[in-house]
Amino acid sequence: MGKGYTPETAAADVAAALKVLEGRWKLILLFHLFGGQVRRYSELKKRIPGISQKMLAQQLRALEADGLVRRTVYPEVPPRVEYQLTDWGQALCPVLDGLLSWREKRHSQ
Amino acid sequence: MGKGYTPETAAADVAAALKVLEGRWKLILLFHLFGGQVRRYSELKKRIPGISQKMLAQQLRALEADGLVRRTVYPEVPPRVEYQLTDWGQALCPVLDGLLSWREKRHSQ
DNA sequence: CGGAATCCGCACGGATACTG
DNA sequence: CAGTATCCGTGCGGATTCCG
Repeated sequence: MGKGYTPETAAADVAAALKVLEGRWKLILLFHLFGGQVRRYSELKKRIPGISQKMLAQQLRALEADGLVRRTVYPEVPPRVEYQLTDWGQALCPVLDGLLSWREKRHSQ
Repeated sequence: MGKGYTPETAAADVAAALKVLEGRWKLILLFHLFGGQVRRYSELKKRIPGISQKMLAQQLRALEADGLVRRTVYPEVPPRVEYQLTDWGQALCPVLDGLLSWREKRHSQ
């Protein structure tokens, strides 16, 4: 923790980072895209059981607005839209691994 | 990411780790306790602007139940209760730092 | 001092129907 | 195919009151 941080500002910064992961679907979406995978809307819909069209579109837009996901539209008929992680989105993977390691520590002590 | 992980199980494990941090107050509480600080209930109440007694007690209990916080009751009159992080709770600090570093990366690219 | 109990508003997310 | 629009239920968190 650097200098100049109060508990409130530090907590707010972490909360801002966690905000882009909040909700029931975003982590699932990210894990479907980690590793450079490219997926179509309908592909994600099929692979993620229980997600509604509204939530799929809404959460993908949120991830895109936050800079984790890139959306590519192909002007074809029928329309095709592909989703993939940005470099920054992909950089989240090791951070989440750190979180998993921390979680496993608990059982080992 | 190890083998045997589906996007769903990996996301569920991360979500379980994030669950102990969820809500409006837990991060603030943690940052008030990082570094081995020991705080009384009334002290936390004073230091955290806007938190209600209900939320303070509720979130402290949740953190205690999740093993991040240790609660010590001194049988005195008037009663005194102190809160501090467990080793595992303290171990979360570098993980959150990783999250902050990830966040700062965005502006630098 | 350190809570517990209760009531309540609001935003998140689900279901369904419709569209370029 | 890839969405948008609308309605609605549930649960988180706030305000207030009471208790050992």
